[in-house]
Amino acid sequence: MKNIGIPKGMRDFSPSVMARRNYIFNTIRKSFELHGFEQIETPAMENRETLTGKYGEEGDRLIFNVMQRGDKLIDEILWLKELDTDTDKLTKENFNPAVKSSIIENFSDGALRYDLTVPFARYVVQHQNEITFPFRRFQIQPVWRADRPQKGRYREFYQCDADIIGTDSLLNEVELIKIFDEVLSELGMQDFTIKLNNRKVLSGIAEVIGRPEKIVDITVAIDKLEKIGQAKVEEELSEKGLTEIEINKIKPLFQLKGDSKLVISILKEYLEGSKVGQEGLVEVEEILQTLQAIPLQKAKLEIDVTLARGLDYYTGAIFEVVSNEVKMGSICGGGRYADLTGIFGLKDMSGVGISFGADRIYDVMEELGLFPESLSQSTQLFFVNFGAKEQAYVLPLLQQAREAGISAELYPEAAKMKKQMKYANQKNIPYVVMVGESEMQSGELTFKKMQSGEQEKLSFAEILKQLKG
RNA sequence: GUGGUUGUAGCUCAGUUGGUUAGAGCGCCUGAUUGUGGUUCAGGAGGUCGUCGGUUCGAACCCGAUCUUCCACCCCA
Repeated sequence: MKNIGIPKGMRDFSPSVMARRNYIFNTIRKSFELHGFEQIETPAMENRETLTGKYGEEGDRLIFNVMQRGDKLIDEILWLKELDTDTDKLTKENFNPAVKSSIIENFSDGALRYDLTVPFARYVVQHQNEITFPFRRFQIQPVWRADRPQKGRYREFYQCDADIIGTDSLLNEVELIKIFDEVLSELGMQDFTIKLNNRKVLSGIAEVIGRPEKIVDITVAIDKLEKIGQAKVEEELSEKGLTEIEINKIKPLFQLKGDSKLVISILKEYLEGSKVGQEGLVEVEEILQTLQAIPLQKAKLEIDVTLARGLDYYTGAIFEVVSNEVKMGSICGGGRYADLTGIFGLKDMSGVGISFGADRIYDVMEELGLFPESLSQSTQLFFVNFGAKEQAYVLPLLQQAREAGISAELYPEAAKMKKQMKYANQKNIPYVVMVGESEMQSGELTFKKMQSGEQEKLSFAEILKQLKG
């Protein structure tokens, strides 16, 4: 075999895996549709400028850029030569970082989709005249990130997004939380937590500490509390330039655990001096209160001020879902963005959305053995091919079976019986029909049940009746 | 991007301090069985030991580079 392969972090999906993946996609799609969301798709590739600068510094680094094609690329290479005449002396060490970024900028004009939210914002701006707002859209497509692969992390993976744009009603947050619960419960997960936070609360915390500009550093650091412990978090905060007095002001947050009402009452006091912080708290409270009317199935809901996901464009609620049964990063995320379309030229368009990470959900379900057994079945009825005459006799029957909604196939050549039976066996086909000379004469076909091995002579009408019943 | 790890038949893996012709199980193909799969028996095919380079009389084994796998960090679904 030749040394062939596929790019790092990307995968083939064989039929048995696809059956399971589709089970997940179908469950999610069904729930989205049930809640009135309409599907759209956007291209795999966007203009590079559409994506850059939307996901923070780290995000920009992980975007797959697409090179220019043909003469345009040649032009850029010639341009580089002018910029650095002494190309022979170039080494990795003395390479000017500014040149590196302008190479990316000039050599690539496109980029692969990094998530579904930013392309959606672009879509909304571009199609604003055709859209009736508030717009509920869902989108199930792959995204690409140039990250190093590891457990639950791929370079190509599917996101399943549902967003509502054009209203700032908190009812949407409530509905989206409900969808998290509905879908994951339906998929058989028994123990998972929906974590809820609010960007305004985080802003408030940074304000109370007196370092509003350090909001990202502060939240990223306290996000690691459970993982690395309080001492290490304090160390990191100090490294990021916070004074001891400021760190001491953060300390009360380390104790924030447990009952939502308790957490909120502590935060109310803590955020007393911050108007934004109070606003955020009111939002959190309202969401919780509205949710009381709609009980959740399997999900646990938790206020988590250390939740710091997607800070770059989220302005209100922030969501994240983790499984408590399997050690895996977050399996879902989401949040509210008050002004994502603003950067594309459409103001005052608040949106909120969620995203299911289908590949991580798959890994979790696989580890927990949650996939139903029956998913892998393909063909129901198999016709053995005995030759030209028999084939002509069977063809209308094959058609009849399919019309009756029974998936059926006829072996494409008159191969040895043993080979055909083996094929049916390996494809896990439960029923086989044999039509040879004697069957054609009598009209009584040989019908074999593969699982038990028993077989009987039946008319085709009777066979269909059995399969449908 | 940082650190570690892995690579031998289609798959899962053995392989002695570096020494003849690199093995096993499963799978695959053929036959026992010209109208019967899944069981059994007999036989067979299949490997540039990830790739390139180096050390050596001699390399699957030692060294270097590179690609790939998996894992952790960063970050994230």
